[in-house]
Amino acid sequence: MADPNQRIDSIIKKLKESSHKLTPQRLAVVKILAHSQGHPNVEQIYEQIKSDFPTMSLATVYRNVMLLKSLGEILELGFPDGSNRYDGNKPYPHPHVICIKCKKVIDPDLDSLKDMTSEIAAETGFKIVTHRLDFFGFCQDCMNQ
Amino acid sequence: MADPNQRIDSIIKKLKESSHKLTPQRLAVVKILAHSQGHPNVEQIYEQIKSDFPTMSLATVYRNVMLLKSLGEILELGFPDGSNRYDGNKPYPHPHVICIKCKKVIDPDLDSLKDMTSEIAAETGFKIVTHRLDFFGFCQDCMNQ
DNA sequence: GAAATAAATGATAATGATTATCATTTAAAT
DNA sequence: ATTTAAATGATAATCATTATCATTTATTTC
Ligand SMILES: [Mn+2]
Ligand SMILES: [Mn+2]
Ligand SMILES: [Zn+2]
Ligand SMILES: [Zn+2]
Repeated sequence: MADPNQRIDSIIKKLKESSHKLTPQRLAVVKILAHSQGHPNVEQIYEQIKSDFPTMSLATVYRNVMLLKSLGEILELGFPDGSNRYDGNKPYPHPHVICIKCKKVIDPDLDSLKDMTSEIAAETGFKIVTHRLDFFGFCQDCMNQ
Repeated sequence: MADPNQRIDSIIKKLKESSHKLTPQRLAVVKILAHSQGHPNVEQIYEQIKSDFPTMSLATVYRNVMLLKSLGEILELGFPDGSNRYDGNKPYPHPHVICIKCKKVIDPDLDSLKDMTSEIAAETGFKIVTHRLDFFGFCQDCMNQ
């Protein structure tokens, strides 16, 4: 993965460029997302921060996650059941593999994804802006049970 | 597309096999989904039925769509913003192309999709059950404006 | 460093699509 | 025609997210 400190610096730079204030609460959200491996949700970010930041409000986590998303610094993975997970390391579209049982979300390598977007554009006439590719199944841990 | 009448018959058969009653309301929902081209949502199904079935309840549409989904006869496309669209013709996973502006949803052909699932399974060790592939962009109609 | 100000926060209410509830109706079996 | 479990219609409950608003604070300016 990318170096968390590099990620943090680049996000802070983006925040300053867009003249947003750097509050302790905001920085805490940025740090957690930059260090995250498992695509956390808002509630998990909130719980992590609350332990050493007891006054933190859930609304503030929502607001900052929304802001980072609008700045293009994190990728939001919204699911039909209403749950949202966030990738603070790869803000661009990329495939995911999701365990139906334990809700683990991982980033696989997928070579054959290359020219799919242009193939779609050629066939449909759409100007493709983004895409979403999820595979759902059972991880090895959950199968060994 | 598949012949709507074939689709209707096959869904009715599935309903009888699973000993579900065939009410006029249920049949109306089935017919609309079997004839649908544009991946309608619950509200659109409801509106279509209400015109010649004024007592129809929105809850009944939700219940029947849920039932057809659980029987594997329709595909639900849930989106992060909470909206759901339904494909009554191709109940199995397949890619979609969605216009960000007019919300059109179409079924493209995509040859290069073939062995992606097995590639993912080999790399991650997951047992893949299903997948979801969406492309987002602007359709030609919306670009010519 | 103090003052000024626009932005951010915390607490909580509002939202809105979906789901649950329950009394009434009805499809289908006998 | 009778019976009964399932389905319906109307409406309340749910719950993650968003909006509101009074208070606090990061940053700029002097
Ligand atoms: Mn990811
Ligand atoms: Mn489709
Ligand atoms: Zn698992
Ligand atoms: Zn369009």
